[in-house]
Amino acid sequence: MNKVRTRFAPSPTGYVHVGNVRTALHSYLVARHGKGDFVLRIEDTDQKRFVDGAERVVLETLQWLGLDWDEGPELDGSEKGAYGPYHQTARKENYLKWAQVLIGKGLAYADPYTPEQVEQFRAEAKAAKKAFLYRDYRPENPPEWDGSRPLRFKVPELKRYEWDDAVMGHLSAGPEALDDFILIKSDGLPTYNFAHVVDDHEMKITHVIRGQEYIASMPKYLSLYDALEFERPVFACEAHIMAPDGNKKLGKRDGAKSVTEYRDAGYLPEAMLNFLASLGWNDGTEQEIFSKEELIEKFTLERVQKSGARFDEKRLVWMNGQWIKQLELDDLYERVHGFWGPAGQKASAAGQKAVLAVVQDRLKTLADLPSLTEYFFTEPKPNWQMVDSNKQLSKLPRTEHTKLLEQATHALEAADFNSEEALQSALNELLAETGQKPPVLFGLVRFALTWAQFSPGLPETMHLLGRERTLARLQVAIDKA
RNA sequence: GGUCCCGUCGUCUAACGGUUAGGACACCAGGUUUUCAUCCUGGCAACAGGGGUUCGAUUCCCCUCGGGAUCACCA
Repeated sequence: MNKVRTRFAPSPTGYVHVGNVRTALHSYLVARHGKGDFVLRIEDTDQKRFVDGAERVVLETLQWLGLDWDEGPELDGSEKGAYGPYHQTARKENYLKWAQVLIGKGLAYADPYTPEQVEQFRAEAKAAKKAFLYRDYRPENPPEWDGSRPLRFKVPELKRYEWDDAVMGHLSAGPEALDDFILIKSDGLPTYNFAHVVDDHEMKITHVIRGQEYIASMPKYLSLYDALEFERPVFACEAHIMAPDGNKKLGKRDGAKSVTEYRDAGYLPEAMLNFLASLGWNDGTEQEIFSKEELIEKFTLERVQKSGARFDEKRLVWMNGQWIKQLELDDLYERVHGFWGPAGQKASAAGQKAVLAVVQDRLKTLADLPSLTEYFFTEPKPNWQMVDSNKQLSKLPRTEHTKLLEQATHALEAADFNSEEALQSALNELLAETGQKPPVLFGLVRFALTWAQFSPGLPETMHLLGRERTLARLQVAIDKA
């Protein structure tokens, strides 16, 4: 049995969106599960669509997610990386070599037509309501290939191809799917169709995992494998992630976000990984939360769903909250760097951690941090409108509000602010003293201290604020009533 | 249009001929002496339709319908 080797082979044409990443994740998991290698290959043969900096984004994305690779583009130019180079543009000679093999076998020929002529053929076929097949126009005496024209593959045999797909199962397609496709473009670079077959073979890739858009091309690849006498790897075509609404493939237009956008929006890589992995996959149990290590142990292509799954952002949010909740405080502290509000970011590490501990359960994304914490670091502006629009509190006159706050001030002056229990009992005594119901009294004090729609519990809040600031805020609230 | 793939709650899914069709997200209701969140309890909700095969079909086969992919000198 050969060592498992999988690859992720993106083209540097833009940002990496979540659908691509799921495929990368699956390739990664198969490699790690089989104690094999995960290879990163940059498919940069399309010069027109090349986007500067896109490759860096790919690397960054994978690094952020923790999908470490064993061989990749950074090895180019060094002696490491036994199967490099890992940029296709640097592998031109390899493709030319195999192209010559095909020419030698009479299975490749120069395309004598201009693009306009081919377009003409296509139009004719369409007019005749027939599927266009280049092989119907195959030239009888093609010129010798000098590299200035496209080199086409000559399908050796028109037959039905059958193959096994690790996700889709047994598949087959008739000869209609076979045609003479271009191996080498007139710019001298190979097409994806040719390049990936050569590369996968030379790089000893054992599992080719990609999106289902490649199913239709499988017969072409298979005939190429046969012509080149390459052994077939394990193939896996998986369904696409669908847009949240509608049934279309998740794409740029549907608001598909790049992975880095999710990072910037405060999602944890663990949550992203967990979510992507469990989209269209489960281990057969009722487990929902999986760490990367668990995924490596449990993931198999056989359990990947055949149908497309929708990208349900609400589930992602939930999962992110789950992951945030189970983080160690120090870990969380490290990760929220950059997410604090203007006042929070200036606070001491100890101050930040104390606040984090209290809001951790409330965080769905790290980006929620400022709205949940700013009032701990800067004095909130009294907004009695909040009190007046409160169902319970609006029943009381303003004089009663201030009277209650004064009583609260009095009761708390003597309290021990180092103990949440002590604060709670002071509050309880106040409750008895004023004869108010908890929603009224506690609600009012909570507003006076935070002027926020939501906040942690009162004792926690007061403990964090300390005696001085608690009393000061009560006083400000009374003054501005 | 040709070729190919898919079809269980609103969403993600479990089930590999016999279950009150299970779980999770979302939603709704209640609980945890204030709010929000967490947490707990309960609720709502699905086998696309029609034929077969079988003692018995969500499960196997066929058809219909529905959805998707692909038909480039893009990957």
